[in-house]
Amino acid sequence: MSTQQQDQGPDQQDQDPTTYDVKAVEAKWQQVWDDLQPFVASDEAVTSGERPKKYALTMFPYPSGDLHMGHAEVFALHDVISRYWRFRGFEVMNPMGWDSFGLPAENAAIRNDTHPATYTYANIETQYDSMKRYGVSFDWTRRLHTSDPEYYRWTQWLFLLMRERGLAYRKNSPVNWCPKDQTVLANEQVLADGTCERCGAVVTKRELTQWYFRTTEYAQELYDCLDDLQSTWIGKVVNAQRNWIGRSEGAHVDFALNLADGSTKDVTVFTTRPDTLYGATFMVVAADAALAAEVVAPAQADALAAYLEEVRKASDIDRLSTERPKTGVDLGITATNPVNGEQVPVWASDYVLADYGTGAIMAVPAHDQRDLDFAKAFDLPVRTVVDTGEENPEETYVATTGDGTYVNSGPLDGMTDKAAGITAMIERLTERGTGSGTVNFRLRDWLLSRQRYWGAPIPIVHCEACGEVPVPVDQLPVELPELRGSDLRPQGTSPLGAATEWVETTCPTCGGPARRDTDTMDTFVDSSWYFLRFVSPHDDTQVFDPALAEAWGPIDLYIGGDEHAVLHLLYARFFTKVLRDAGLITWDEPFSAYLSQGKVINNGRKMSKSLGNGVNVAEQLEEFGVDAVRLTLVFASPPEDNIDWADVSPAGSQKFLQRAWRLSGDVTSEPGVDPATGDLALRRVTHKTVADAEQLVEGYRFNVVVARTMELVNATRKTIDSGAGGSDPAVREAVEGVAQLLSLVAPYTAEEMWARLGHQPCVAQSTWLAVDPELLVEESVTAVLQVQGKVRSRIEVAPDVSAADLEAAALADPTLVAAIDGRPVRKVIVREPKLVNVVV
RNA sequence: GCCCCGGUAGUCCAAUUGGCAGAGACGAUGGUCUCAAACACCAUCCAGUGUGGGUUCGAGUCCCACCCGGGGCACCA
Repeated sequence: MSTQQQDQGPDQQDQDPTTYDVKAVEAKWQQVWDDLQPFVASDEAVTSGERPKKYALTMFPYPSGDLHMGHAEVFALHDVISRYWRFRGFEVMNPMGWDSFGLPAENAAIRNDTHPATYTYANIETQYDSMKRYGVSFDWTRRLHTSDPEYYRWTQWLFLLMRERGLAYRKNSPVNWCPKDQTVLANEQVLADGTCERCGAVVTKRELTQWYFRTTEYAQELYDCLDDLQSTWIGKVVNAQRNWIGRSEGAHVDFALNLADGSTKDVTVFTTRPDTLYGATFMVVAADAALAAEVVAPAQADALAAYLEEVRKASDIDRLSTERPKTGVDLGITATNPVNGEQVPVWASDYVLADYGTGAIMAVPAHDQRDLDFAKAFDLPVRTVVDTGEENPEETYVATTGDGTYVNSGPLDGMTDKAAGITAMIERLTERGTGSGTVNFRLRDWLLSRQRYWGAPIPIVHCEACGEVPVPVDQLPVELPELRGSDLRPQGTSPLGAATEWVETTCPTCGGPARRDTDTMDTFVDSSWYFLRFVSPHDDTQVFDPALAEAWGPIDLYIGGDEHAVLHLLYARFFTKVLRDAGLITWDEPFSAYLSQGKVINNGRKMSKSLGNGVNVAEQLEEFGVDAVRLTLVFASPPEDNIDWADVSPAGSQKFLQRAWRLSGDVTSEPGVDPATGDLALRRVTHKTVADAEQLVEGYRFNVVVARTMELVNATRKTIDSGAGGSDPAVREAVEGVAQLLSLVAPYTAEEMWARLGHQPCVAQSTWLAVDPELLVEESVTAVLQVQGKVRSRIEVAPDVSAADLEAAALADPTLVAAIDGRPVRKVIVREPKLVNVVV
């Protein structure tokens, strides 16, 4: 491709020498970038070893309307590191695409009697144009949309892979159900007050057969690997994932239930406090678990059914309240405590969850507040087995959970250490075969079925003769039938069910009549592997090219919003581990580093239509220009902090950019002039600034990089105006440095400066200023002289001054001597070359 | 209740391994320029680091307790 460009030399700046035309500059450079394609990532450069790789990724957007401030921020931040890596000699892959399946398109289609694709692809084009204008260094040759059949073909392929590996299965379970709209709702569609976002009806639960991915299979590894991510992921996200996975160590303990018909049945409970087993005075099973109905004594069966009815009616809001009084029903049977043979009553209650642990607990009211509350409500016995020195829980109604001396606990009596007590009890249970140490997780399997149209169809055919049959790989993709408008209206089943011709098919195995699965996949499935598709987005023979995945992966820095801190990142990690075990990739984690950007708010509040405080990106770009908006967002705060638009000044950014640009007009030396003969002081500033900027960018401290660039601009201005003037070679070096640093944040201004300095486009492909280590050494440094830790004087010394010389020089300093004031010197602390502290 | 992160000028934010609290900006005030204004430029202004202890020659930085703000989990046994 030719690098001769039309006319972006220094020749056409003949209008106003103090400002440049922002709009004209934007249009001009978009064209140049389109022609030069400086941001296309070369597979060849990486696979041949010609250049080391970096894979930079920012979360791809959902195409709802145009870009908003959050996108503007994340793209600006992300571009700093992408462009920096390119400068430092890496082959950078920086792809972008759209997470384009999802509900808003479907709702819009119902409203406007159109096809969801109409809304989706129109928005994508709008966003694409905005991104181009925004000047982000994306490699557009790798663009993808998850709603394209060429993409979701492979999403379906991955579903089948999961199923083959035993990681996708169907089960019956309760889901959110809107009784008015007759439809299943995703969790996100249920408002905080438990009502339907569409019609306001109170959402209830309904039993449906749904597809799940077995995420729990990887719970332990997903948890353990967080240790490795601790130092390179932002802390709160690691913390959120830990809490979400919720690992807890404890024990399984087997109790024998003595049923009404005289038989016994073994039931296992999970507990984190096996050491309090002697204090178990009753057992509780989840009221809605199958076990409760199975073991209840006939005399109590009606009571249980009535209770269950009540529980089902309770909405999630009630259930969520921890202040709610305990309720339950006696099952009329007993359980045998495996360590002391004691018979304890068995109750059912909704405070025990059916889908956590084993759905049954041993209740130790003395040392667990929930059990104590239940015991008090139903007048059940309380037995203290750990004497913590606190008052008796039976009287205070306050359970004691700390360390103490074991009592009434058989072999544990007299022990004082909780950890030792737990270990001892687990050993004892294991010996007797009535229990064992175990680890339990809060994480549940991933429910991925959606009774929705605009998603990837689940590639399964249901055949009366053969059962669940996977669609053969060569028949993928299972494409969506053409539905639009009112066809998509929720009717109690997936809209796909109404597409009779599509649903009715033949069984791939026996050829008999069969029906397609009518559910679509959660859109989180689409986004759990898109980062892999980017390595070979046009490959129509495989899900992705393993060799290219090996060459590009894993992602060196991923940036996104906090709202995906748990689900998306966890699902992507899960997919990665499955694909590794399937032999398609070799790495364990997809994102080597993760940074989350804060929110852009306005006047202390989240931007929203109802508050009327939204800030429109397009308007801001129109008023201040792309560079000023980007600069504002990067400079405002550290990346992860929120930015209050009321606190920042895009007008100030614009002023700074013009000031920086003006420097380029003052440079009168020719490109290639040797800077060595230039002003030494300015050269020092330039090299120090670039050296520091390297450290700062690599530490993601982008706001400080901008501040340091401002300093360099100020120093250069001063040198031109009051010293060496625009012909000094050091001035050229400084301004070129400014252009390069600025190009990380304000690419249009930087390109314009670079051209004005007499260079060919583009600055993004220029050679980064090589820092001269000799220029980083100061001629002299200021040593601080302290007495009792308080600064009393300062002297100039050589940077390599010895400790002895510095001490001597300090003690000879008259100001310091005066400060010592004749007091005896007890000790002198010397930290050459910067500090001397005299202790008197 | 448990777990993370943070608290520095009027505002947003800086401050290598503990070593001069201020780099950068916003804002305000005054000035130069101008018929005037805007722009630009110059100058000035403002905190002792949430509170209380501790360690140290020396603490914004390390330790303990507490207060405030933000986030995650939560009847998860």
